[in-house]
Amino acid sequence: MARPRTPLLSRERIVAAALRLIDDEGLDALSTRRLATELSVSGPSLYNHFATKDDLLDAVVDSVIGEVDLSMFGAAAGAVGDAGAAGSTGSTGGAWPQALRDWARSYRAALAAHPNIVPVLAQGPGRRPNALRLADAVFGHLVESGWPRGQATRIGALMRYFVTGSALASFAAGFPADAEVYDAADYPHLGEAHRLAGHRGTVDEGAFETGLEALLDGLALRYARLAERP
Amino acid sequence: MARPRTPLLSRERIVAAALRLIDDEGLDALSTRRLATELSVSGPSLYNHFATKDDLLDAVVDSVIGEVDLSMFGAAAGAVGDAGAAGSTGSTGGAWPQALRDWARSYRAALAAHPNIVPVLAQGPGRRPNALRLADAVFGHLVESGWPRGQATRIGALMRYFVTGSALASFAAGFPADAEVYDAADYPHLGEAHRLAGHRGTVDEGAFETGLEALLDGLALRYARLAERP
DNA sequence: ACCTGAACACCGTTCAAGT
DNA sequence: ACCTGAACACCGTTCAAGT
Repeated sequence: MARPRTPLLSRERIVAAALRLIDDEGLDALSTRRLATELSVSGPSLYNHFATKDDLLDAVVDSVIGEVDLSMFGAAAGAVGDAGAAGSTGSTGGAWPQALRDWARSYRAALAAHPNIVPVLAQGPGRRPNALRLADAVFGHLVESGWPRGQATRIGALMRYFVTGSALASFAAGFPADAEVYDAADYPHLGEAHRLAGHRGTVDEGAFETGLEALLDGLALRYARLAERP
Repeated sequence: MARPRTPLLSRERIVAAALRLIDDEGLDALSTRRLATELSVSGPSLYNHFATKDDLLDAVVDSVIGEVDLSMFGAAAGAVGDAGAAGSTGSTGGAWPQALRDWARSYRAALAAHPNIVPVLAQGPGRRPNALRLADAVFGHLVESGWPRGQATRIGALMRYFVTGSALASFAAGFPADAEVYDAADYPHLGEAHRLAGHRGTVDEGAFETGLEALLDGLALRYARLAERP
């Protein structure tokens, strides 16, 4: 068979299969030949839909970012000259911590569902539309909440540091469950570390929530100082 | 030539060359054949010193972690039953935020010097001695400063999230310097984003410092609450 | 336009052979 | 013990050929 009447592949089908492969077997398991086999086509077929493997990865990454909820940024993310906010900084100012909290949780959930692709995604938005939309929404909301532009940039960055770091890999699962690893002579305080992996979910969730609330508290202190000396 | 009188390779030489290659050309550029060429030997020679490529990567990662300063954790990291601290939690309690600050800066500096290897390193300590020593020192210091063990674990985790996230990739450099990318219709607040890459160093440094201080402030609030209700 | 097989320059790793 | 070349089963990508 050469060209079929209805195409065997589509960008969507390829992206979905690639993400599944990455999730199940890791980034290294994604080869164009393996992916093609998974899709019951020959290797070079993929090049009718993506110029390179990197282009394909970009599409996979942006599909993951597209899962992040941005609705909490409301008017700030959508049309600019909207009803309530209207230029002034005072009225909606109090809402930013809750918006940031909701967004961070959704952001982390989307990434943590696909940890193997986080290293790619962490390289920045590049030219990927969903990633740029996300950056735009966060920055816009912070500025319209009264944060100076320079501070808003830094907050967008530091939130991304924290969220990507937390989704990149499980902290708890990084400690071998084998108790023999933790020789008391070398690591006097890690006597219980072999239990961490077993509590993977709660440890990582607890660390994320503690860090998120600590960050928001720390930022609220700085926000209050903005009003004091304008 | 088969076996030379003095070995051509050593683990140290291989690790150093591998790290240089990763730094200069990225993780994908590290192939055993390419690395062997760089070291003027044939590909399979490396297998006399490392069982697999993953083993070699482990050694590279641990050499990077070995650069992190842990001296601020002082007695807590070294011998346990030392002079001053002596079991009680009150006296040295106030020192933990400064120790955490100094450590986080050294940790980030060590990782940010080799961003291309951070994804590997973020998988956790595994069985790498320097990574386990680091985890031991942080956890031990927090516990001896009066933090409950569960909280100390979470703080170790969240600090690692933040530091690895900040070292994984430059936030600023992730935004293309090409102004055409930021169509005002799609991204109304990113009109200046094309300048970010040019201020890479200051943006990332500022975001890291802001996030670090916010985290420490937030944690200090929680530490104060520990004393209130014991 | 969209698929195929053949081909090119790569990979990680094993293994027998050399000293 | 430590290096080599040959070999195996893989890669990403190009390209001419098919419909």
